Amino acid sequence: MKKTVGVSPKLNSDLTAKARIRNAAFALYANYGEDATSMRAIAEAAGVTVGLVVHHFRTKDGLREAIEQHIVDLFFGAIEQVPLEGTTAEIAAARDEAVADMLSDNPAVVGYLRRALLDPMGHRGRILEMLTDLAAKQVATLRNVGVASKAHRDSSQVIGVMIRQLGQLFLQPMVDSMWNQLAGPNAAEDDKPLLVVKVQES
Amino acid sequence: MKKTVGVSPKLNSDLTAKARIRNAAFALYANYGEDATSMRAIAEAAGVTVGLVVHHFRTKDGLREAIEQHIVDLFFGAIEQVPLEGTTAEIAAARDEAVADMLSDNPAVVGYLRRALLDPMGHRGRILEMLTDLAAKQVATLRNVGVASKAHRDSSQVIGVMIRQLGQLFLQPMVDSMWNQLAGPNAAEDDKPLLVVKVQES
DNA sequence: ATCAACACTATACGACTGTATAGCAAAATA
DNA sequence: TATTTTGCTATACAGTCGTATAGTGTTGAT
Repeated sequence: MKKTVGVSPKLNSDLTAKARIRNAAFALYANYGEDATSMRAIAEAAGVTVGLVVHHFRTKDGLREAIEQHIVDLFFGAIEQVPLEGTTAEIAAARDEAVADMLSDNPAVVGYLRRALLDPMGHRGRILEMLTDLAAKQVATLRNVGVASKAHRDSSQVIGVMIRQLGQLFLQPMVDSMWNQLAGPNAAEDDKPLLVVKVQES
Repeated sequence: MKKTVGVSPKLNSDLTAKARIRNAAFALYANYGEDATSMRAIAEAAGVTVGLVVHHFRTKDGLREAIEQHIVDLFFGAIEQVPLEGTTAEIAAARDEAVADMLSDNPAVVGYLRRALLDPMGHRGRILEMLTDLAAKQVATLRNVGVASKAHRDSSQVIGVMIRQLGQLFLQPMVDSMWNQLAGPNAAEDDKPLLVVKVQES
């Protein structure tokens, strides 16, 4: 049984081969992890040969860099498009929502990040550093227009943004899995306990 | 540069070769992941040859089963040793503490579970199922002696126990990493924001 | 029309993977 | 003491890995 994973062929058929390869790799990495994904599997999923993957991205490291840059672009694009209007709290909320929308539009982002971030970090990709930088800039611009809430230190605020946006998504599959095992697969979905992840000023 | 990872040679030198192999694999899996760990690397870390690894565990799957059974034993041992005395709440608290102690004595457990549980779950090992069963029994025995708190449904309580005990450990490295990047490596350690993970009745 | 750049395929290479097999020495069993 | 079992090493095999190289056809500029 050969399964197509993640990307709709229809949506991808008019992309350049390079983008198709990146998307295929992205989806496979998110689902099975980079180690478990061979260049040949990526090539097949993208409908090309191994040689072309190498031609466009040189090495597997290069492929990962392209993917992680793509992820950063997605975050940036989501944040960028919300106008700087209203109170700081409103802007922050709108940004959180824009990111949440982007994440639900691109489930591979969540899958990839879940895998990448739980590594003893930095060993491989630099995606967390990049996203932390982005979140820091995000807080900085909020401080420029109007006055950012001084209730928290800057770095705490940055961490708060990231954890709020990602933490729940990482742990939710664990809760879902346990819920299925304990309550059975056809239990009332809305009885499922809600997961809360937050950071607290120490 | 060849580094020894996780296990103290002194503590392991008087173990059987089989246990040494399991421990070596356990530490390597926790640090680098199963995919990135070859049987030959395990053998070298345990001071034996590949053949012996196969002799004792047959396949790599067998090795993982042994490791996961070992993890379950560690959890069970921790819970088992707290006496059934005091109020239900006191017992529950004592159990949480015993588990916390076990986890800090065996950091590989946290590393291994972090990797195993955040995968699209069940694809490989059955460790989460086993631990959920254990937690369910844990709640059941509490219900037998005295009366368990009826404030929550059973399954919510089980999930609560697991998430409290593990959730924070999984996300903390992410917080630490961001904290280092933002505040610098030599910032006051106790300014670091505290991560809170909990489940809420819906 | 010519030539260079580009997108792409095909094949091959050495390294490494998990596992199978054969054999040796020590320990246990008889 | 003789024999089986056990713990262990050594070597080998077939497959897969990431990557290199050579070559084909197509596009675009001069």
